[in-house]
Amino acid sequence: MVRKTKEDTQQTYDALLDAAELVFCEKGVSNTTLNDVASAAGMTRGAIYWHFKDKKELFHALCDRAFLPIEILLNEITSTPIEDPMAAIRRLYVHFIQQATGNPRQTKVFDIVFHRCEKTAEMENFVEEREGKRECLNKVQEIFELAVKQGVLPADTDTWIAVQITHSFLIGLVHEWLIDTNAYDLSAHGEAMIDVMLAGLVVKPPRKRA
Amino acid sequence: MVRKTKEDTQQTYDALLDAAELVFCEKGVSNTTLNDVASAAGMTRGAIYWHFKDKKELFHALCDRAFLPIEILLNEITSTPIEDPMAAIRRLYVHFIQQATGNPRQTKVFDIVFHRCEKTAEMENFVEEREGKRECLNKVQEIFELAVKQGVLPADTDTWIAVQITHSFLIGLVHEWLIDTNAYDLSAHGEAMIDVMLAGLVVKPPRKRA
DNA sequence: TTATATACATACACGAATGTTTGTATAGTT
DNA sequence: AACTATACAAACATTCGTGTATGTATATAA
Repeated sequence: MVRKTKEDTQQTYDALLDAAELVFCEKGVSNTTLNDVASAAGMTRGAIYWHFKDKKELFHALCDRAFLPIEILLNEITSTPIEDPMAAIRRLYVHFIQQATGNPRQTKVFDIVFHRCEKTAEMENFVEEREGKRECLNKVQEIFELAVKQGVLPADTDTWIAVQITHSFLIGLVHEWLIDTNAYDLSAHGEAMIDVMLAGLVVKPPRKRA
Repeated sequence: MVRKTKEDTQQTYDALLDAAELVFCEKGVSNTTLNDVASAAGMTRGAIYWHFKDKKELFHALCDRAFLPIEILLNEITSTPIEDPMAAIRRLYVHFIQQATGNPRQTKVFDIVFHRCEKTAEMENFVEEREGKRECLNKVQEIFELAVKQGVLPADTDTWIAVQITHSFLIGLVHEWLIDTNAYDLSAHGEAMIDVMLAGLVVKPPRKRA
């Protein structure tokens, strides 16, 4: 029986993305067949080829659906006036950790992006890396610049390096936790771990002109 | 013309690994054919199937050749008596950064492991993850325990979380730097960035019983 | 010196995944 | 009510990579 209403169509579209999330996590992106995805969604490859051009486009849609809410949050934080820069960064990073550990969809997609896919020129995961990430880092840097102006950080603070420190730490946390989610409870210790990082930044900030 | 001496054999063996490093970096592991590797080494697939069982074993040999010196260093550090624990950890991590940024082979292999391969049950990259990594983390934790005994860190320090913090930070640094090695000079700023991390650990160490 | 194991190259057979084409039932449209 | 576009399913052909089997030249051993 063929589905036809708009709602049904959207339903199978979502089902395909959900199925792709699951199977990609289990078998890895390049190791999963489009047939694997289709059958996991209770469909055939015909449904996939109707909604997506190929596996690359399916993967891209998967990332977009997952990363959109995060970019929205960043825009929310950076669009409203910031009184306490370090608190704003802390709030942003804590939220990121909570999403990565608490939201099953985010957990899966981060797992896929970090461990179950290969970043190659053709796969152009760099699309969202290049645009979204760079923009995100720049906004965080502006917050650090604000902290410098408020005197929370010294005037010669290398804010770009500060951004790299915090960002790398955040990525590393989720990256390593996903390898073995039983190694420790990131959801419970995440805030304290971020506080260690931020404390280090205040006590021994990276300086310009090495 | 067929090669035969022991040295020639070892030479083609190394050439195959070198070629695999290059091609894996460029095209991703699962996207590269064994023919790609062979022709990049000036050989045919026959040479690969003689030295290795399949692509998995080739990949495994690749990782072993790259990670062996790192494990050796860790053993050197942990085997000699430690007078200054934090300095020992700093030395270990600084060396890691220098290798990842300065040694082209290490750079390539880290790039492959972080971005150009998929960790799946079949690929069992978890072999070296599970054994070597866990062992490494345990040794670092022992150094942190030593720091607690010396009073550098408070008695209720959660050393396991401390290990996760430093390890995740280190991985995140290299992981993100490899995405765009032109974003900043990790080789130049690495030490200062590690110092920020360690300073945070001393000032605001993670405590047990949250 | 002959024999054998080595170190590959070459050729072949097979399966598997992909992209495409065709079929088809139904929801809208007129 | 007839028609058309939609939303898939099913069947097809083709390519591509793998694993293996075979060939072969040389080093080494006997």
